[in-house]
Amino acid sequence: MNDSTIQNFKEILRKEGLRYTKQRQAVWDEIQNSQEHRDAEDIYMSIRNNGVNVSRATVYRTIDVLVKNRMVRKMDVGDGRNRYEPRLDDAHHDHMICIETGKIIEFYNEELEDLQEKIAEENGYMLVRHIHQLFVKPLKK
Amino acid sequence: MNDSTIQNFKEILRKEGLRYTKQRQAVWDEIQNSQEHRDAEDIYMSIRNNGVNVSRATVYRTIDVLVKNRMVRKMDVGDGRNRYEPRLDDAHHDHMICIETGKIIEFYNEELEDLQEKIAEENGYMLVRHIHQLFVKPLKK
DNA sequence: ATCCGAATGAGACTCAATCTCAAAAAGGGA
DNA sequence: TCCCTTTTTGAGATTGAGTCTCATTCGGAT
Repeated sequence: MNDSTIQNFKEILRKEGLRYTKQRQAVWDEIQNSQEHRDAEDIYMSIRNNGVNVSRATVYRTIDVLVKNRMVRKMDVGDGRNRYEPRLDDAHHDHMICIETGKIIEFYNEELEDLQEKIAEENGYMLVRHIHQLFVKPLKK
Repeated sequence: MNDSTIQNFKEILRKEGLRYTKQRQAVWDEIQNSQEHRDAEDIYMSIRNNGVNVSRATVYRTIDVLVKNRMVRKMDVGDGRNRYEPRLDDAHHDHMICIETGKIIEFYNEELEDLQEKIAEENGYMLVRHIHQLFVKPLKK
C-alpha cells in the first residue's frame, strides 16, 4: 500500500507490457496486506467486500503475473486449492502443515537447502525450484 | 501378477472388509506391472485396452484402498493430475522432475530424511509424511 | 443353488481454475 | 480535453480431475 511498493508493481506491469488498473492493484494490495496463506476465493471475496468490483478471472490472471514476477508465492497444500502469500523481500522458506489443526508453520533450514542442490547436481541437474512440505502432528506431552 | 502378490492383495481386501473382484485385481495388476508414474486416466485406459471392463469410479476407489494400505504411492506433481506408482517393498524415495523433459527421477537421501524429522521436532511436532519434489533442469556441459 | 449385502458403472455432479467475447477502460497523441 | 486503438474486464460458460448416485450385477457364505 506504500508508494514504493506501488511503484514497484507498476514497474512490473510495464515490463510485462500490461496496463495499470485498479483491479490489479487491488489484488496485489489484498495479498500484500495479509501475511497469511490464502486461497483465490478468499482473496476474491475480500476485495469485493472492500468495495472494489473484480472478477475471479481477473484475480487469477493477476496472481499469475505476481507469481511470475516473484512477488507472490503459490503453494499447493494438496487439498485442491492453491494458497498464496506475499514474498516481499523476505527469504525463502518451506511449510509444515499440521494434519490435526490445519495450521501452517513456515521453516527455513540452510543445511536442507544445500543438500537439495547437492542431490540435484549429483544427478546431473541444476535445481530450479522445489516443493517441500512436512505433514506433521503435535508431539504428545 | 505372481501368486504371493495376489494373496497379499486378497489379504488386504479381507482386512478392509472388501470383496475380491476382477476389477480390483485388474487395477492392482496394472499399477504393479509398470514401474512408471502414471495418472488415473492412463491406468483406466490400459485396463480397458486389456479387455477388462472397468469404470473410472472403480479405478479411483481401488487406488484409494491401495494407497491406504501402502501398496501404491500417490504423488502430486503440481499439474493437477496425481500420479501413482507401486510401492512393492522398496524403500521410500522422493522425486526430481526435469522441467525441460518432464522426466521423473527418484532419489533417496538419508541425511535429508533425518533433517526433516529434526525440523519437525524442533517445532514441537512429529513428522507424519512429507512431499518433496525438486524441479530441475539439465546441467550445461 | 440361493440369497443378501457389497461392488460396479454410466453418467451426473463438484469445484478450482481457465476461457470467451462483448463491453468498458487505459493511455498515448493531437 | 477528446479521440482512437488496444488492452482489460467480467459474467457466465467451459474444462477436467475426481467424487457421488443408485439401479443393476456379482461375490461368497450358508
